Amino acid sequence: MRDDFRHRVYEIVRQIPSGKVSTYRDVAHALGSRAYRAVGQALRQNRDPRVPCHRVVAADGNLGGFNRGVKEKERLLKKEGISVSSGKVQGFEKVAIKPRADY
DNA sequence: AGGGTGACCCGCT
DNA sequence: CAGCGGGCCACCC
Repeated sequence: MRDDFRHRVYEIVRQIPSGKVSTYRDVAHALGSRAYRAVGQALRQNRDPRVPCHRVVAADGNLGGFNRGVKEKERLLKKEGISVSSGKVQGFEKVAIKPRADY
């Protein structure tokens, strides 16, 4: 267990299965925090390929951002069976999950 | 020690 | 439906 906020974010995000997504808000909430923005920063600084940061989107279904470019993020999501149109996840409420705090 | 920044969010016009 | 404003919190000068 890392005390680092960043590491906790990674632990959570790592639990998101392929074909599903989560939001910055939910991840923060799973940590018992409201640091939505800090979550984004943590993911931005992440370099570990094990962390599927592309599966984290904004609360309204908007893609948000991505280090390697939103375009790439969109491609990865589509590759996992998630429909993306006009920079937004279609029917995102159905593929979105609420991650649980890590013990 | 203080202030600015951001892969955000929500409510009100 | 689009835009604006205020709020949130960790991280970096």
